[in-house]
Amino acid sequence: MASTPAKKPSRIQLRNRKLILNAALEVFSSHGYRGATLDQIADEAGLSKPNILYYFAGKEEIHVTLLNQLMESWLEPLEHLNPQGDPLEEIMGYVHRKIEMTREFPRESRLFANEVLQGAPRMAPHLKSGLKPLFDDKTKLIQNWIDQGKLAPVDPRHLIFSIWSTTQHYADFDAQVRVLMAPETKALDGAEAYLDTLFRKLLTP
Amino acid sequence: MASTPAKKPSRIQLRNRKLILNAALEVFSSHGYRGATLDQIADEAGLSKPNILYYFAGKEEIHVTLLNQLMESWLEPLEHLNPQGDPLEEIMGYVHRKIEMTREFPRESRLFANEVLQGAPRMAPHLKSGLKPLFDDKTKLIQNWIDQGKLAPVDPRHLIFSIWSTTQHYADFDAQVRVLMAPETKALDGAEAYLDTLFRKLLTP
DNA sequence: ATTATCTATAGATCTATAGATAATGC
DNA sequence: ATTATCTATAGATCTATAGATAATGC
Repeated sequence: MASTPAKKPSRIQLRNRKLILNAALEVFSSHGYRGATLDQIADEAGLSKPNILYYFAGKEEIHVTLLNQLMESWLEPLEHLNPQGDPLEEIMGYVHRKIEMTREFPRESRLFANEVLQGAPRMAPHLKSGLKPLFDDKTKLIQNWIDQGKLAPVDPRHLIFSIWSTTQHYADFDAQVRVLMAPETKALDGAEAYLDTLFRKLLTP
Repeated sequence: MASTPAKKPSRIQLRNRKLILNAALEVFSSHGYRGATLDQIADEAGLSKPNILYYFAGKEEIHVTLLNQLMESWLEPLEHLNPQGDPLEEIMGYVHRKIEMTREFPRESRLFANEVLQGAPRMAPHLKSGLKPLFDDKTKLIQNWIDQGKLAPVDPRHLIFSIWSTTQHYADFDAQVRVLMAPETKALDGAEAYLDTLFRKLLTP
């Protein structure tokens, strides 16, 4: 289907779409898809509810737009694993980038977690088409490094899962982390040192 | 407040409350609190919607009942950390119990994740009163072991977070794990071996 | 007698649209 | 002229209750 020759969006279009997406990220990430309402999004964006629907065809379209944007920035750090680099430092670099993303984009992490937790109803196709090939590619790369004796032997797939889970935990389970750690503590700073040790010990041949 | 001298529940009471709670666990864990409807729960339980409300005062009471039950079984494995035991084996035992719980009770894990992810609105008091003291107790125990040179020096709080996150990941992000691993693969079997190595290497002094 | 279940529906909440009005850009 | 916004409300979905009927336990 040929898409209609879309006019370039006005300045107001750009501004309001951005306002809406930012508000929706806030609301969807903290209440999940069903828990979020257009009223909350409109309120957070400072626009009226019908006005929200002037910019997006519906609640679902807003959500899907967010998920699409998210996927790109989610894949990016993994893509940077460089076959030419030093294996251990490449992976440690990835760990630190993931921590940095948890620090910078906790809402995105929770949006993603909400979606996957509930069976990825709107994201499964993206996972298959976008994430899976990259995952296969990078696990092969890691396996090569292992076969060359440059990393301790581990299952690369579980290695990646454990990097994801340990780093994202601080965003996704923030409510729990806050209860358990003293409030003034910068949980992520301690986590960064801890996780550096954890993965370095695991992978040093 | 003195509770009314509750009559002992009939056999049907017991059976139907169990049916409802089991159905609700299924529905809440896969759609979150707001995403779940009484219709779905009634359907899953094989009872009519008004009948559900004959046994529970409302949707929220069902949810809270589940969370309360959950908290107990969630604390239990951590309580078993035995100060008299061998430190490394005590912690590795805990890791394996957590994996076993992920295998046996993935819905409970997702129910908990949904709740915490959305800010623990109904569970925060329980976390403070139930989990926090236990967490403080066990982190102190682990710190003692470290101080005695029986474990490698790590921050016990982050150690526990990483045990939780890596094990629960396979239940909470199951939709993603399924996309990334070959469908016949028993992800958790591989995970168990991997995580055993991970934490053993980290903690061996 | 008491407990359990059913039908019917009230009332609240939400998404989305209709249709009129205001603001903006050639 | 076109784009953006507003008021009012339709229509769907959900939680919860009222009130009648059926099943069960002394």
